[in-house]
Amino acid sequence: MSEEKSLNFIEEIIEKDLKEGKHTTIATRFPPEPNGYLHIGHAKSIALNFGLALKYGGKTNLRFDDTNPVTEETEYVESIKGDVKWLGFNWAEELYASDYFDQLYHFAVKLIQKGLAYVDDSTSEEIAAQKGTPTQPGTNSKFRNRSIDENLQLFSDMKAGKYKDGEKVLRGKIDMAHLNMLMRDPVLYRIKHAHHHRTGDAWCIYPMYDFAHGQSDAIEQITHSICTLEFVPHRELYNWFIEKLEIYPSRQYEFARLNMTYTMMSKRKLLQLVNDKHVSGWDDPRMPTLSGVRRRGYTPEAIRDFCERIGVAKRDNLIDISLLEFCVRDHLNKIADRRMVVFDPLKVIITNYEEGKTEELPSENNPEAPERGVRSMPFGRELWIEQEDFMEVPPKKYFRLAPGQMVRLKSAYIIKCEEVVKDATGKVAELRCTYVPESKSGSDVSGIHVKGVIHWVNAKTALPVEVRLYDRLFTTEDMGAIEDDFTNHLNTNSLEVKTVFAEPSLTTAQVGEHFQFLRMGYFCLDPDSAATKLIFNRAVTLKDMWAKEMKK
RNA sequence: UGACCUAUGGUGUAAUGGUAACACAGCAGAUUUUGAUUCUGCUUUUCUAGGUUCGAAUCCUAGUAGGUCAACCA
Repeated sequence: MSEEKSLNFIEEIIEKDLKEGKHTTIATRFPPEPNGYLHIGHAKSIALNFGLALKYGGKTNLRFDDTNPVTEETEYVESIKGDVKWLGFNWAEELYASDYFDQLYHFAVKLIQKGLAYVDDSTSEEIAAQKGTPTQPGTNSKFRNRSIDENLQLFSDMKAGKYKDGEKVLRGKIDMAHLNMLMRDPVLYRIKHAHHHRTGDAWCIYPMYDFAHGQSDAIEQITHSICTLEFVPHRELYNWFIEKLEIYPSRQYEFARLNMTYTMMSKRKLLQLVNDKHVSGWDDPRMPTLSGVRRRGYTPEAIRDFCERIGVAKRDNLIDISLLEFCVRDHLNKIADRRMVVFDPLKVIITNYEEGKTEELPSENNPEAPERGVRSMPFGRELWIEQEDFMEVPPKKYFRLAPGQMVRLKSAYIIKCEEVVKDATGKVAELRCTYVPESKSGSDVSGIHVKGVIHWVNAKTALPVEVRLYDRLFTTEDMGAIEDDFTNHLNTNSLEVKTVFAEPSLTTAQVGEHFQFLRMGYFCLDPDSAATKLIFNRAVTLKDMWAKEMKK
């Protein structure tokens, strides 16, 4: 018997609908506007919509909400499709709201014929003034009582291009005193003489979101139209169109969108980061975009796991980014091969190791996945170790190298620090050590037990590579709560670039391949790499209890 | 001074009128040829006040707090 996982509120609704026979199968949709790149917040929506269809045997459409030609571009369409696929989901149909422009136009005509829509010559300022405020009712437009025939003619003229941008709009005729401001004669169509990425110059009037979204859902017979909380007040309008147009009754349900600590999800602001060159592009590894986290080395499995763990509910949330990092580590720990890379090198000479001699020592690729086998590491008389792994005056419980102390070189030998060589300034320049020949990994008969194990690379064969170490992009935990310009909160130290020394097996690394650099973190080969210069992005550090201990 | 949505440990999410639980974070310990992983234990929770009920995190009322709504954006 497997433990039954509790349902989120949308799953409860669906199971009820299925049980009561309201639906025999479900249809959902993921409806991005192609005006920016997808981010981790969209991943929550994608995982929800596609996950539901998968769980209940339904289907999910990918539908681009492309009703505003001014901001939308094909580049975004392509990136969105790539990101959804990368996350591991397959859509039933690739659709566009612009596919429905003809039907939408006829829906509008139907509304006019029913006396439920009118053409308004008011300016946008006048319309805004007519809206009233949340606490004060609006006022009727003086064009509100035009005849059906006149409205039909005017709307047709709008479509025919007889008017300039902004000269006229089509408005729903509902109730200017309605408590829900969206019901105060909403704009349905506006004039935009703009080139559309799909329909070209065929149209000069474009439907507003409210007049396109629900109707698109109805056309596709979407059973459960899932969106975020800010659309709650739109539901009333959504249902009004369904009722008046007598179309398929899709139902809208709203959940709380994802907010994450030290992260900003606004597409507009992310675009600004790109345009103002605060980051290298939409796929900068510091960006919360899916292309960014992919390049950084996060995996789709980790992101799906994250989406599963954060749950789905209706209350505002601020997820600790450490949960995402936990998911990334958890997956990478299982799949990433281990490699040794020294970041801040300190020379070690093994005085009793024969000069000119080298050995090839096997080292396991992944202790979590023995089937990954081993790779070979060259070992010689001169090595690099991490500066951090030596202290001349060690504190209590320091397991690493210190004068007279021993450590294990991972997959190699136990060494003992015999002498500390300093440069003219008194800085430690080199360690002279001896090794214990009988302590070789796999055939250790030395009987010596050491607590510390450190990574190393053979100096002669060390491969210089670049690593890019990322920190959070913002220094403020709750970026949703700030009042000033968000760029004031940018972390000026979010990127550190270093040249480091890697074991030679990394030469064959492939772009996008994940590694754990022992004790240093998880890394991923960046597409900027060339055969002569490998670049690794740090996806996330390893948990480091010792560093935490030292901070106390 | 309107309407709507929401309120459970530090952060999330469960408990569907019947013993408040799980994960992350934090703390302590065990194991470890990564101070990683793994394992064990611990700290911390129902916004307030009334009401209904044998029994309320759950239902009702009021209050309080947070969020949303006044784009020819989505």
